[in-house]
Amino acid sequence: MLEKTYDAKSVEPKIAKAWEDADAFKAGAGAPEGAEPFTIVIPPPNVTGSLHMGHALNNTLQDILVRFERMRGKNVLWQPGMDHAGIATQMVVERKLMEKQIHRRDLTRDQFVDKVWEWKDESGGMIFNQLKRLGASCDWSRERFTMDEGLSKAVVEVFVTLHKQGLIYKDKRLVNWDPKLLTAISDLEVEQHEINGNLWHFRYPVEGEVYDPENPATYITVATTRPETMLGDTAVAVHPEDERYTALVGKNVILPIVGRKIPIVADEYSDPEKGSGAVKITPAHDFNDFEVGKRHNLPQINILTVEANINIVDNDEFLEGVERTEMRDGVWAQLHGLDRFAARKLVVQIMEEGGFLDKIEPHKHMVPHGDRGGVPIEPFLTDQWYVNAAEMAKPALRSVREGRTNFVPKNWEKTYFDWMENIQPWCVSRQLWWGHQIPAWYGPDGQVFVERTEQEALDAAIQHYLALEGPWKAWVEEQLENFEPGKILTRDEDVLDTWFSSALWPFSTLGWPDKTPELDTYYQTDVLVTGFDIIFFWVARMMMMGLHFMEEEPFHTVYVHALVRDKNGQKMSKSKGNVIDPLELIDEYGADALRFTLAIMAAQGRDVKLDPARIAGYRNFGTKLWNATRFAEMNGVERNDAFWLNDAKLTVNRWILTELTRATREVTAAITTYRFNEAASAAYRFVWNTFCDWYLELLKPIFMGDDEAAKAESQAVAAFVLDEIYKLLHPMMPFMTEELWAHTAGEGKERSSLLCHAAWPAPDFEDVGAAAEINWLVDLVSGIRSVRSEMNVPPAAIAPLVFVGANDETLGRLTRHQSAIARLARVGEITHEPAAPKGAAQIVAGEATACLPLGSLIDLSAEAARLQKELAKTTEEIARLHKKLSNEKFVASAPEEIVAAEREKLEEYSRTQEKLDTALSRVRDAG
RNA sequence: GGGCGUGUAGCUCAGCGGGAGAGCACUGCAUUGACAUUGCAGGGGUCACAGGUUCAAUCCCUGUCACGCCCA
Repeated sequence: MLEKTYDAKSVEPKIAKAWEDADAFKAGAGAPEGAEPFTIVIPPPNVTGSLHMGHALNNTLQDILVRFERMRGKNVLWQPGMDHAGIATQMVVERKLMEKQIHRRDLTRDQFVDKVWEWKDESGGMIFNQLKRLGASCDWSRERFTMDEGLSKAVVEVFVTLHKQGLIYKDKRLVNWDPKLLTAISDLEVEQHEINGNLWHFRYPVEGEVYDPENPATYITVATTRPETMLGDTAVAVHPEDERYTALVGKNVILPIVGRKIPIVADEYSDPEKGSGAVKITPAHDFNDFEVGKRHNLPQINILTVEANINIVDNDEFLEGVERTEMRDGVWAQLHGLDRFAARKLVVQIMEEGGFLDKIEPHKHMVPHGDRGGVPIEPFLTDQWYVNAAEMAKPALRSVREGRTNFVPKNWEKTYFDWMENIQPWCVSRQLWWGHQIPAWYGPDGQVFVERTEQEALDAAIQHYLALEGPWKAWVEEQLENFEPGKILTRDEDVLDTWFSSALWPFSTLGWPDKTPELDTYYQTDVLVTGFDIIFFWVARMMMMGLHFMEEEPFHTVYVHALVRDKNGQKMSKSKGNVIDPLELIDEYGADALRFTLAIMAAQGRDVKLDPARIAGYRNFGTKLWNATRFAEMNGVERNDAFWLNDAKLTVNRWILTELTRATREVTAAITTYRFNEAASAAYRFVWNTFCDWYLELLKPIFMGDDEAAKAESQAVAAFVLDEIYKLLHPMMPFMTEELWAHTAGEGKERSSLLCHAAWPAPDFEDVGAAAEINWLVDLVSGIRSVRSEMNVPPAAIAPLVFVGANDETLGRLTRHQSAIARLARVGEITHEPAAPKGAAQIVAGEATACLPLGSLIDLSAEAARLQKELAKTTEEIARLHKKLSNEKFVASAPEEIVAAEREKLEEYSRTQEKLDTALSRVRDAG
């Protein structure tokens, strides 16, 4: 016998172990030979990550799909793994080392990387155990990590190939530089934060004029949010049509503090409305200025170190063309070495002292910050490796345009198109130690050799230098005489962006570049399930890489789900303190309740606002099913394979089988179209509102009666329906259903397979007549209950039920369901009379009227009022329908079925109106 | 400024051409055998606003207002 409540805490580990012992989720487990494959690759969580609500939602949805397809007999692979999260992981390990007062630079690179691996083995990947607690049915034996040997091999192969194809190249451009982490980061890792800053207005004296703050003709005022960058200014720009400045264009100004002579140029970038209308141009420290600089051929003067400290004293770029004076040297020495914010203060102070500060305006503006380091990023001029993303985006765009890959919901395609059409070169190098080191080696003259291995690079280098008449030929020859590794070539120190390896995930995890059976079977994968926030980071890049190297899209469908927010719609964040830990929810309500909640709330295109009260509600749903099983068990419900469903005789059984067919179709259709909320709702409604509320209640009189044949049939049908319910719910509530499946195997019997491998239901039983009959019964009982409740009839009071005007069909139904009606509506004897008894409450049920002679219990005026209200409603409906049907245009233009249906409704209401009329006059007569 | 989306019951949301639904919350009643993590019954909505298309609009179109997210 089952306990009264389901104990998730004890059942979940037990079931998890049963799955594990059976290798239930191994690729292809449970599938027949030659089954159609179904593949999902997990969006690899960070090795540093732990489970948050976003993961919980993401993986619940994937697991629903995967379990569903596995039950449908497909050859399923859900490929798990993690990415190495370059910056995040390096930061974690650096922080750990700092606790022991060790700085990364105190170690060699190899030593540090060893430390990272140590950390990974100890603390990395805890998210997998958390995913297992959620019930994720990944093939855990195939777990992959982006830094694995195999995946690293794929990375090298891709890098070298793309380089040879000219799609990867080295370039000197402005990058987003993180001065804290000392690495380039991608545009996508930059967050814009609104800052309350200032707009400083500086006066730059015009060359050849005697600077006089009182005379505007002697200077030009520029406004800037970053005063310290003025040290690297190489021009002042004004709008070509700005008449205030037309006369000045072509002249020079003398940059205060520095003394550099810089031109005033006309460029449309300058906005006459903003600030003074003149803008200082610092090509080496601002993305827009960089473009202006290119248009006007301006020098790029980098005045910062990699840490974003001022670097001017020994900086040749800075010093070029500048006359040194003792005073300037003194000021420069003060500024040199200051960090950018200290320098900002000092620059402003010096400008003010020199009379060059016009004014300071408070100014709100957006400042880019690194999402990992958290400090303002610095546009910085460096050499980096780039992927020609614009070129690789072309086929990726076509795939979506031509429908070979589809976004669900479709509107995300627009986001994808917008980004892909405006895609910038992808900077893939990072100045880190943890990651895939770029397979590029440099010769003594800086010549680069990109090859799969150092040996191949060396071979290429030797060939290169020996074929080339020049100074290095002899040097190389000499080196070869007494060869020492590393003497001729030095390897590029940088590593690749983590997303570079993640982009290969759909095929690298299957063994590529080797031709493996897995790759053959499981690529193209089926659907990628992800949040919209990584469409750029990941989806787009997987598309590019997959198409380029596999010549086939990595997946035919991208299902984009929403963000999980708190119940007030706030984004969950540590600083707001509104983070809900999914593991705590699992502890409290069980994994099934959490999963079911996420599924039923995952409507397309809508954020999930999670209120724990909802989870409690769906935990109750589980309890309901649990107790339905318990009830069945107490009444001898047991699977009977000898019983043929089509032989079911009782209407109630034929009805529930029909409803089961309908519900199954609904759930199946919903999952196959990614409408998870509809799948969950349909299952919920069927289990609770149909099976528990009505079917089991209707069986009670049968189980307590003495018709053994009816009992046996009902036991068999109930057992069958329960089995099908377990299957329908399994993708959403895997633990409880698996437990119930095992428990209900039958006395001393065992199921032939785990539920997770049981065949998904494909019923075809349908009996329209039975459905109509039970619907009539449900309406009748509900009607009687309503009246009783409205009339304040005590629940214990049992009245006889008198039918008036019933036809043969109704009489037959009454006979068949007498005991059920008696029980559910709490009535006594059921009779059929030619006339209604006096002083009865009356319920119009189709052609008949059901009367409850309640004697003194009935308040005749209340009953009259109740009937009057109902009559008014009916009359209103009739008026509406009548008006509609007498509209010629409606009859002429509306589809025939609609017109017919409206006519039908009108007749129905008219009949009801008649009955109510009669009932009302009876009550009045009685009074 | 550009793009996407959302305004439906007290709350959270389904529905998206043929006179409005769920869960939770609320109110009343019910406790001897499946389940109080329950049952029965009930109240509650000019479907943001204004135009338009249509025989018919919560649903389609246009505009307004409000809110959210993404990109400048």
